[in-house]
Amino acid sequence: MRVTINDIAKAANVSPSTVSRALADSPRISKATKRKIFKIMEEMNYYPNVIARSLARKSTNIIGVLVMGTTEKAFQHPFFPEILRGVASVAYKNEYKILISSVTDMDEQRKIVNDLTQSGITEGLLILSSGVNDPTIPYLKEIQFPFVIVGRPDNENEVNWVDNDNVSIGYQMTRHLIEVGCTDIAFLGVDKKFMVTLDRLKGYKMALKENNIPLNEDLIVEGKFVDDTGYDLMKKLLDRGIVPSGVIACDDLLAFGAIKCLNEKGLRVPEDVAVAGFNNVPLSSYFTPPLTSVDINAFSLGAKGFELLLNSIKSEVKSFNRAIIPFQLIVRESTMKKGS
Amino acid sequence: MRVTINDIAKAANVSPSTVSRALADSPRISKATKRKIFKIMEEMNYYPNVIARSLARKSTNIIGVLVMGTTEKAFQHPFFPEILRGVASVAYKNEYKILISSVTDMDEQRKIVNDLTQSGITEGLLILSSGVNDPTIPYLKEIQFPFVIVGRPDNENEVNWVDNDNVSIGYQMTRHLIEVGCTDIAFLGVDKKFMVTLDRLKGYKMALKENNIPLNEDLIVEGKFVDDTGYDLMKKLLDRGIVPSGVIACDDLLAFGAIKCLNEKGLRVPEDVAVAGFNNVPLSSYFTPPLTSVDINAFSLGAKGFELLLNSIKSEVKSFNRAIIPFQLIVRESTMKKGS
DNA sequence: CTGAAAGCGCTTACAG
DNA sequence: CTGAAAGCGCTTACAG
Repeated sequence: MRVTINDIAKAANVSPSTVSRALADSPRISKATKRKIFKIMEEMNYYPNVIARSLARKSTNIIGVLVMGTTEKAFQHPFFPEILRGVASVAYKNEYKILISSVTDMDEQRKIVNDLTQSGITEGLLILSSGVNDPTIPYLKEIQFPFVIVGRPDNENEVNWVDNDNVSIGYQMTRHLIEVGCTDIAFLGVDKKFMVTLDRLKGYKMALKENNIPLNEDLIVEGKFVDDTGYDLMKKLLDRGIVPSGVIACDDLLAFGAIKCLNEKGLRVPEDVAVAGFNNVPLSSYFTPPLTSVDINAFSLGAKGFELLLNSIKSEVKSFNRAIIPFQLIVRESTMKKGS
Repeated sequence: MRVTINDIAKAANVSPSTVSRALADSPRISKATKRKIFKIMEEMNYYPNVIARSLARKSTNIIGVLVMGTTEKAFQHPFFPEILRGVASVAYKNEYKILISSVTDMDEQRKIVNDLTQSGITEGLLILSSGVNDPTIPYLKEIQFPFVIVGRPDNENEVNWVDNDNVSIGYQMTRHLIEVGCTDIAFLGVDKKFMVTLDRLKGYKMALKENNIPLNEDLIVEGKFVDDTGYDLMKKLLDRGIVPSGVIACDDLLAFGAIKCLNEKGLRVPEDVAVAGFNNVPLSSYFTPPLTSVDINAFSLGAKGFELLLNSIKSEVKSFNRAIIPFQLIVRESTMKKGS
């Protein structure tokens, strides 16, 4: 039924070995033979079977992408597809394929990781999640399976990872708000389970210190990182009688909610309160007011992540690599106070 | 190095065939033998190699998901990941894996489709894109490769597909706007390349006709389906001196832009102009004003899409199946005119 | 209930 | 420059 290397061999009057070598463009096969073989392949509409090839070569050219916590809204965040695009782009160039698995709970995660690492289908894993204390990480290290984390993990010197410098991101944004005249700056959406929010908070504190602004813990509001609770977080603050002059939300989606809440209380953005987000979602520039944010270059995060993974797969000498992707502060109306 | 079925066979003093059968839980193997074999597998930490299994069984349990037009913003739309979640959910239950490919241009698409269909890795294809006149479709039909399209294709009776009833969606939304007192209703974002927008427009026209409202072509504005041009489309209309009492945008993201434009011109939503979108993105409920939209149940689109594909792969007798996923009209403030 | 053997479609030392 | 043979790690008729 399906034409195999043996069919081609017969038709070309050569051995299967020779066909295989022609396919691999081995220098040991004469040009003439190659030409003949390729012509026949064309005629007979031959395509190599990658499964058979994988078995023989003991290499599948497939990596797995693991998306954690898909029951939460995280997976719906615009930067996830963007990361995936980056991964796909470099993977394609390197003739790698991408197996994607989304995981809801820890139990499922254990099963899927086990499957992906033991069944021989996948050569390495790209993990999209910077959850603190993920038990998968020590497991992967133990079995020495190549993997890269997108997002800074807690044990940053013992794994491969790629991320932005989120401390710097938090710092820059806070400094920006200080520069436009804010002193009491709220920080919304810290989630202890996500390094990224902790890092951004760290940068926030650094900037305050550097500018001799006393830290007010009341201005820091915990919450889910990516969720529709920006409104609630802001409300919590206002209900306590606190009206900050600036607000930094850990994600644009949170910032949108916060702005809505401020508006309802009759507070104008940016005149009364300057508001900024992070991650620069597509809508941010079209929001009212256009939202100051940080472009994290999600595409590059994915692209670089794949590169690191490929390195880890191919490299003889094991090492732990990291990559820091640059970001851009994007100032828009939502933080443009008069006089600044 | 890696433990194989032969290692287990030796350790258990049986033949590889028996181990294989135990693995498949064949009734032809005694309970006692199975127990012994499983115990040894446990001890030796054995996992079957799915590549070898795939080759022997001639079946990989892998499907491909093809995402078209990833250079456009489409891929970043929140409903794509949601569809993927639906696919993954059912695939997981059926022990299928998902290979994902995103495609930018037609040239790349041809290569990837060719690869996915000929290399033997993938048993069927799920195509995310309802682009009109996609050359891939006739090709897949010709080679009789199982596939399902998410989105109604032009040749709807000759392929498997799953979609909402977009005519009905357009109709219901328009009727809703008419009910709240709108008569001159603009329709933004028709893109002839996407069936979904054409269908929604069709429903719009049906509703007008049914209510004896004359069709005004000037109110229909073409544009990219999913893009940040809602502002521009609305502006185009207003610049022509047209101020509709209602606006339907082909996507929530477009509606956000349209609202912004209206606001800048001093028009209030919904008091002066009622505005509605489609697809119910996460932000819609938190927008100011909360946006009337339609929940298309993207998760179900993906889940059902996989079911159809699995059917197509397994079924002896070939047929063309379709599935229509229900939707929900979600009325929010943006269309709540006074008195309605 | 179990085994020996052939086969899935390739690749690759080994030999010439 | 080319081929015969073994092997990748499974499954599955065939035979008993």
